[in-house]
Amino acid sequence: MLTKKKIPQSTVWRLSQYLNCLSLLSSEKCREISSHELAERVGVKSTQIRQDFHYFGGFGQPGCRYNVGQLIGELEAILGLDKPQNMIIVGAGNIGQALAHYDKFEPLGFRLKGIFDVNPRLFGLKIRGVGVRDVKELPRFVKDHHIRIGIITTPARVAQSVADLLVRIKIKGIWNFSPMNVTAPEGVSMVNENLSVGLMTLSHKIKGG
Amino acid sequence: MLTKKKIPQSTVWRLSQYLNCLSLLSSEKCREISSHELAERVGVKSTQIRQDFHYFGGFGQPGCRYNVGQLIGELEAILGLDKPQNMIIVGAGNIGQALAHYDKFEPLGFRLKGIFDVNPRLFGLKIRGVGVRDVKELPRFVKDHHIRIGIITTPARVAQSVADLLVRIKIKGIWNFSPMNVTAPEGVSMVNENLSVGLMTLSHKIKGG
DNA sequence: CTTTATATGTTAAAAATTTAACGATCTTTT
DNA sequence: AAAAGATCGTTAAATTTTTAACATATAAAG
Repeated sequence: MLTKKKIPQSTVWRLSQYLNCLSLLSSEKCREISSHELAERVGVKSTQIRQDFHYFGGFGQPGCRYNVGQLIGELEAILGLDKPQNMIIVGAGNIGQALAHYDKFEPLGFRLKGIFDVNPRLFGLKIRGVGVRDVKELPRFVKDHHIRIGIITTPARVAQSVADLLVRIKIKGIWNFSPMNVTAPEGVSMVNENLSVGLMTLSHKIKGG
Repeated sequence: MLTKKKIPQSTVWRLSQYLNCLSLLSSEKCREISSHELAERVGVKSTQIRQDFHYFGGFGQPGCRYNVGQLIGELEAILGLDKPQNMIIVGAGNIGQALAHYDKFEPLGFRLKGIFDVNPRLFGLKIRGVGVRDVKELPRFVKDHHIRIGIITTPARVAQSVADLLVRIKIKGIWNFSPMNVTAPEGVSMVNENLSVGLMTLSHKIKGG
């Protein structure tokens, strides 16, 4: 049952796609789904799905289609969505504010607890009930509110130093939206989300065909 | 010299990382760089870089390090950034407005020409000189202004129909930020940028290590 | 009750991607 | 001028990931 077989990054990525699709199906009162149907909806091959699930021992039994509710539960557990996680946003600029407004994270168990900036003009601004605070208060706030995830939406030049600060105060994961590739030491998870990359990828695709 | 060897998606993704890094180096007056130095900065192996470049015949010669300026030019050409491309944003909500404010696309040659929404209250709002218009004007606007790229930042339920509209009016590429996976027919390039996926990936990483 | 159709788990093959090894070329040093 | 060191391009090996094949189990039909 040990799942320490090293899961491909692409599999993790697809699992969240499956979960996305399954949540939608569930809201439409769909109770069961086959690997073929799910594959078609997500745009992958059915064998890919069964193989992805196989990394975790599989979630069904031969002959029977998957139970949608169970599948959602399993995927949520794998992705760490079964328990709520507290987040903060560092940088209350446009991207930071947009992410604070975004209401699709909350249903997944991600709770935004605070927003931080250096600009005093923004202090006190509230977004969906969450206030913007002085970044000086950040270390204390993280400790007091059991913050696990930090979202960096600052200018590139300070992104790494913000990350270093977050690491020092024992944050568990960093989601970086600044255009600078940020690194974190072993033990702190890191996802760099350079927005320009998506646009460049699209541009290349347009050229190619 | 034909480069139709099928370039891995991961290679394209890395190329934009390289370009990002090289642009920074160039602004620091760095003229030459070895595959080892670049690899270290981007966080990949040097053989990976040489192999990536090899898909296009290579951009240097044995014994000499790469010329930063030339490399930037080559990568820009591959990624289709050598000629400006006009874009529109459909959906003037939080994500749409944040992307409109974002100033890192312009230097790459992506020019935002218009923002569209269905909410009359937003009509006339200007972001960095670009106005919000009625979505009814969209087809005409796209034709008149040679728009090649459409960015979808609408609610999920209308995302596919917006994409269908964009396809009908002969847009070349679609960058979708709605949480719904959108599809486009052969001939129209598509990049789905589901924001939740990044967060779920991070959550899984935190669990794992 | 048996047969047929459907559907998953599992194993193996195939394909794709990454990494390593090595030869060729240029620069620098002696 | 020759030798040593560094560096890229290219080819081959290793690894990873995807796809296919098949055995097994359930449900439905005859």
